Amino acid sequence: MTDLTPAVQNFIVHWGEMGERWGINRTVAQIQALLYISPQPLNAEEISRTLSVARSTVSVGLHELQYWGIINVVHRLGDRTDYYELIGDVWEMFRLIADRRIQNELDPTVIMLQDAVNRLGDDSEETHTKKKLSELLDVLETASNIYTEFRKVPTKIIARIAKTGDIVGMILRLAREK
Amino acid sequence: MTDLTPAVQNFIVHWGEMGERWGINRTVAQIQALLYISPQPLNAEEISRTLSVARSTVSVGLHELQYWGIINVVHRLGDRTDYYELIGDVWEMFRLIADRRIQNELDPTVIMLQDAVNRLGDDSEETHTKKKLSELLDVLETASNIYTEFRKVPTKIIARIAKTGDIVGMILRLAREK
DNA sequence: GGATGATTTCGGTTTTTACCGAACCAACTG
DNA sequence: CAGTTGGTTCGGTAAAAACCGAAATCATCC
Repeated sequence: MTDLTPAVQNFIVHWGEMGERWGINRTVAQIQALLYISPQPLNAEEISRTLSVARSTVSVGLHELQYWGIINVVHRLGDRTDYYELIGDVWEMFRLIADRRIQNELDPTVIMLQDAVNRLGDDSEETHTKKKLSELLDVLETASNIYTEFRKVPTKIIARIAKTGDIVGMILRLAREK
Repeated sequence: MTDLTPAVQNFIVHWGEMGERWGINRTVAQIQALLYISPQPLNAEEISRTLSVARSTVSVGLHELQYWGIINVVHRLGDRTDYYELIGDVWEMFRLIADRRIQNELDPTVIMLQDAVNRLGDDSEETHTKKKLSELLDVLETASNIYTEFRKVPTKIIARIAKTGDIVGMILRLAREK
């Protein structure tokens, strides 16, 4: 860590802390930050030394990042160690992370709610429960749909609109049309 | 917990587990779920008994929910016990949670990045760092803007569009216009 | 078919987080 | 004003998560 500039150190530490708050392992987030800021791909050994964490920890951390699909393994001629680099498009990176989180932490809830709503009868005892769970299900499904729709739009276009476009106006206009 | 129907028990347990994955204390998430599903407001004692957690734990959990702004305290005539209920609009609830998370877990990062980019010079040593941090900052600021814009649109309209509207088409149309 | 070097697995330890319950505080009651 | 009830704070403990390092596995090279 000491062979990094103060700005980079600060960035990595901060990113790790923020990752933690989002339920992401601090070390994993730090590895991600390091790979992001690094001008060239790094191998596990270099990461281990730079962040002062055990190589085994780096190993599992890299697997986590690979699971998210946000790192590539690259090789050098005549060198069989694995070098890792973060995928180039930052927007795409966040989308891949979001994909996984939705898949792991939203979809199961939707399924559970669908299941519950299907099972529940209409007797007075359960009718309130059914109503509330249906409402929640509806919100989550709708949110999921919005994400899926957005997912289809190329990141470049989203970024461009966000900078120049009047999103509120657009939405209200659309709402009136329908 | 045993005086709840199996469907409700299942819902609360599941919600607690999912909350955990999003970095939310399991018990806090369970309290939230219980208040959501309950037909009437509950007091700390009732929550404590129902979920089999200590009253002190319920106390801090309720403060957490209050911090998010998603519960109301209500009183009954001639009863100084505090009763708690979740705010009525589910969309609004998620928005309030999102607001807090952005404020606590995104804004500080944006500030840190702005700060870093401002400090960094243009010497060859730091130019790469500056470029990468700028890029990240740009993405986060843009994402933040998108959220802020959406935040202005009433939830009812968003929900309606999501169900009936062709969001992708709309966005692409807008992209062409600009 | 070893030997070498890279990577992964796993048991034990450390660190962090969550939780309990007793003590404390505040407001009301008789 | 002593007793009761509701609510909070906080120190100690229990549970969970992260981490290390040694041993095992894997892959490649000679």
